[in-house]
Amino acid sequence: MIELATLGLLKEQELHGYELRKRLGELPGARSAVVSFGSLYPALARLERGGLVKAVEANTLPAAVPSSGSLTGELAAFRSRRAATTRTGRSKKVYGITARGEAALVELLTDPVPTDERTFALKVAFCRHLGAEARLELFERRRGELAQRAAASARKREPERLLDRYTRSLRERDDETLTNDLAWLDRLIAGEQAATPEEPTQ
Amino acid sequence: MIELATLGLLKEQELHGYELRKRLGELPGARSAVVSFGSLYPALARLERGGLVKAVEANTLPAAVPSSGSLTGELAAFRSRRAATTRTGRSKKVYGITARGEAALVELLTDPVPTDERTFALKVAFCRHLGAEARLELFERRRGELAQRAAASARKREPERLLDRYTRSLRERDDETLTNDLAWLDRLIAGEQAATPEEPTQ
DNA sequence: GGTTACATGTAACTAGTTACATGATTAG
DNA sequence: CTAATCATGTAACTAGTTACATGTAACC
Repeated sequence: MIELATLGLLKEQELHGYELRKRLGELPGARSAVVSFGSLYPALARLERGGLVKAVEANTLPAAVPSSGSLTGELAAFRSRRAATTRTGRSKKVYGITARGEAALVELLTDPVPTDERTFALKVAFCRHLGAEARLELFERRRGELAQRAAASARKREPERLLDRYTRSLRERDDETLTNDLAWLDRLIAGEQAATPEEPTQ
Repeated sequence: MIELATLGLLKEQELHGYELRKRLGELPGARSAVVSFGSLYPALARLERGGLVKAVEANTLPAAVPSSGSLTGELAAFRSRRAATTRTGRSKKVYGITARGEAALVELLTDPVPTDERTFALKVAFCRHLGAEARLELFERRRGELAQRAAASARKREPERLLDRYTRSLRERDDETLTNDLAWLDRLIAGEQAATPEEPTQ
C-alpha cells in the first residue's frame, strides 16, 4: 500500500518524505493513506535500495547567500550545502521515481489480487497512468468482486426476525453500501466507455 | 478487534475456535471480522491465560456408544473421552466467557478511542450488551467523528478543475459514503430514542 | 534567544497473515 | 478404506504502529 502511494505520488512530482506524507493525507479515498513516518521513511529507503526511486539533488541551497562576513552564517551555508549534496547531516532528501519505479507502479496498479478499499482507492487515484484498457479492467474486476459479495450476502440472508435490531441495521447498511459502491463503479465504467479513445487520459 | 469479536460471540454462546470463526464470517459489517486460525487460536489462548474465557467441558463424548465388542471402536471411544476430559490429543475445545471476560467486553464496547469501520461494526453487533445510555453514547460519539471528518473534507475542497476525472470521482464517492453513514447513525440514534426505556434491549 | 514547525530516522512493539504440521470425524 | 471436512496449534513473516532521538529553519 505504502509503495503504491509513494510511487504514485512521485510519478507526478519529486518530493521529500515529509511532504509526501502531507500529500497522502490530502488524497481522496477518505480514511485514506496517511501513514506514520515510522513506516514511510523505511519504505522510502527500501524503494531506494530496490532502485525504484532515487534521491535527487535537494535544491535547498539557500538562494543567493551574500558572503555576510558572519562566521556562523558562513558555517550554516557550508553545512547546508554539504548536507544537500553529500547527504550527511539531516536536511531534506528529495526523491524521484526511476524507470524501474514506473514499471513497478504499473505492476501494482494492474495486479489482479483483490485488495481492500484503501488500496483500491489508491489505484483509482493513480489509474490515469494506465492505458484505457487496463483501467477499464481495473474497474470491472472490482465490480465483479463486489457483485459476488452482494450475491453471497443475499444467499445467506437470515430471516429478519431472528436478528436483533442492531444486527439487522448493520446488514441493511452493508447492503446499501454495496449497492452504492456498485453504482459508483458503474459510473466510472460508463465514463470510460463515453471517453473517446483518442482523447488524452487527463 | 479479535478479542472483541471473540468475547462478543462467547457472551451469547459457548463455542470452540473453528465454529467461532465461522460465526465471525456470518456477522454483518460485511468485509467483516473473518480472521485466520493462525491469529484466532493464539488469541483464545491469550484470553484463557488472562482469565477472560475458560475452556469448558467439551460435550463431544460420543453419545451412547454401545459396547460394540469392536476393539477399534472401544479404543476410539476411550481416546475421545480422554481427549474431552484431559485435553491431551486434539479434539474440540469449547470456550465460555467468564465474569472477567464480560467486564472486559463492556470495557471494549465503551472504549472511547476512535476505531476503524470493522471494529465499530463489531461494537454495534454486540451493543445490546450495553445499557441504553452507553449505547446511545457509542452511536453519538461515532456520529461526531464522522461529522468532523465531513467538515474537514469540506474545508479542504480543491477547485474541481484542478483534479483529474478519477480523483474527482473518488472525492464524490467519499462524500456520498460519509453522508450515508451519517444518515445510518441518525437512524440508529432515532431508534434508541424511540425505544421506551422500559423495553428490554432485544 | 526560545518556541514552533519542518524533517529524518531507528527500535520496540502490535496485530494480523500464510504456510506448515498434526490429528479426529464423517460419509461414500 | 480413503477422501473430505472438521479441528487445533506453531513458526516465520508482513505491514503497519508508537515512542524516541536528533537536527534544521522560520518567526517573533
